[in-house]
Amino acid sequence: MLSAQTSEIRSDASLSALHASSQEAGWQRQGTLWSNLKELCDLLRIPSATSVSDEEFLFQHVQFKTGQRIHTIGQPFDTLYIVHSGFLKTVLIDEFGNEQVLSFPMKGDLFGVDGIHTRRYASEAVALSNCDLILLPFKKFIALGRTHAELEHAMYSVMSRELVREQAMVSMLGALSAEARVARFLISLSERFAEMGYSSKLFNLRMTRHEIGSYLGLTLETVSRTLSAFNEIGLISVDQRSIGIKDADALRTLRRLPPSSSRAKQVASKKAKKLAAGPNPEAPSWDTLATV
Amino acid sequence: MLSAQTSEIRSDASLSALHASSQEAGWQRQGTLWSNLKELCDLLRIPSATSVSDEEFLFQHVQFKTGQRIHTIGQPFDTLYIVHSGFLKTVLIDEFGNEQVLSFPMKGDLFGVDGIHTRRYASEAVALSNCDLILLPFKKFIALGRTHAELEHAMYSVMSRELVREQAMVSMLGALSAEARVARFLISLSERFAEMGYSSKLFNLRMTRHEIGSYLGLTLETVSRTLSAFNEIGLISVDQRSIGIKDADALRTLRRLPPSSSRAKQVASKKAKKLAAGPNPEAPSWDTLATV
DNA sequence: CGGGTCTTTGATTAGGTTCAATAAGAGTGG
DNA sequence: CCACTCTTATTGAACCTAATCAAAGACCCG
Repeated sequence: MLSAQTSEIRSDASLSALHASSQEAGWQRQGTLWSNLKELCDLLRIPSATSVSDEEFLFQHVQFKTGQRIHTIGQPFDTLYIVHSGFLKTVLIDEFGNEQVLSFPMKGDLFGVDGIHTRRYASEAVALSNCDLILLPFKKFIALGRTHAELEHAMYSVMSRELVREQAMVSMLGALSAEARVARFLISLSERFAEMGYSSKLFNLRMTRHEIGSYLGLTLETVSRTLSAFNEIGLISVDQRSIGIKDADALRTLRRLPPSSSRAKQVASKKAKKLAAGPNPEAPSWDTLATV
Repeated sequence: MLSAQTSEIRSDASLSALHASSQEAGWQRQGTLWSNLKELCDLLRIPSATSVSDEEFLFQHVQFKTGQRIHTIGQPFDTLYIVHSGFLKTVLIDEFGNEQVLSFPMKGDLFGVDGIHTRRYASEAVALSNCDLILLPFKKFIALGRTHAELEHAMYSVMSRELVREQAMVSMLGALSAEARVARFLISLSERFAEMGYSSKLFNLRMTRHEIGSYLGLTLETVSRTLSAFNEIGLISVDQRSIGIKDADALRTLRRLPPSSSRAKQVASKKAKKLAAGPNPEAPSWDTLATV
């Protein structure tokens, strides 16, 4: 009586590098090529149903190498993607070919959802590192939701979460200064890394300054300058792509950097071989209050 | 066998002004207090299922007066709302009490979706005019989706549409100039009004300059100035809340206003009692190209 | 090692905010 | 009906943040 779902397991036509061979007796083949429903729920951070008779629903993995495109704008939609490992970006391309970065999906994130409505992907997804993705064919998912209510509810939840995330993004772009945006970006990266079990204090950026700038609505120069400024006042350490978080709380509550004059003073005093150890006693005050 | 759903019709505890009296024999009572499934689908612009044995699922309407709050941030979530008539805004409140406008729901729009994930509303919805809303209790909806597959799919579609809309918003905030944002805002309003059967050329804004500015990531002064500038060069006519669209195409493709010097020239020539009827033949050229 | 991409930093400019003052409506109550 | 108030809108002037233009250094990969 469960045949409807199992027959749904078939490889996605538009994808390359698939060994479409086994769908009978689908156990874990060659490493982590398949995941069951429980693994999938864990990954998405949603309560995995106890009543699920798993092991019969298996989800195929696909690997992408750095720079490869997972899907492009306008391509017919039929599958959702869940990141098992690796880092990606999703982008919109405007009428002049300029990229607008929308998100940086990483472990546990779902993407491709924007294709549901028009049945074509509205954005483009690109691997920023080698990636291992889990395929979730939309039709299969729909059928699955029919028999597993929790899963269906979970999907609403995940989409709702995405929506809230976008709202926060809009709010940030609409109201925060360049420094505050970069600070929050670093904090959110730090927290994501922590969730994934990596260090929240020291990590490597997987994206360029240009991509960060696009994501935050800033130019790459402003991003670079802001990181340098954070470095100078000791909030972080920067060396190219590697970031060390020194003062997470300050970053978390930062609204605006001290006026350029005082920052210039700090710089000057630093260049003057840090004479007398501390001519700026107001250092930790400006970050929480500040303009509006 | 359908009792599960019909019993779900009960008034929402947190709402005022409900005549919770009739749920047996639920026909259209006192005006438009109830809608059936087909009306609901039409409103949401999704294909209404042919197979739906409607008339047994009725959805309650509620009226709100200008200024009333539909739900607040943190309030327990249990129902989605569909706008039947009227205008609203949804806002986020930041840590200092500043409003950030997220959307202006109007006829056919769904809101409240952001509450699904955390089971509490993440935003606040306020009526900008007298409104007639259709209640869609989330539990009832879930149950309904279980028997009507198309409806379930439709909800994914609507949520996906919202997500795409938010993406476009992020993209706009990240990349466009103040003039371009205001122009697109006017165009999108114009198109929405057209869809609703109103004039796309002449309409009244339901929101303040402040709310528009918040929505677009601008100050109210910039919005006001930009509208004045559009008025001066003949793209629109403005008088307080009333807007007349004069050149929709120019608005649609506008990226940046002509340099202030040339605009000043136009203004000057206009102030000079429009001598010789047309000293600015370059009018429709600058809007499509321009910076980046 | 060389070409390409990415990053940093400086100088300059301009778009948009901020502060401020005035005007125009919309209610409200005498 | 008009004075009074409160909110909303318009406009000006000064300032400032972030973009733009430019150049040099760092890194990567074939």
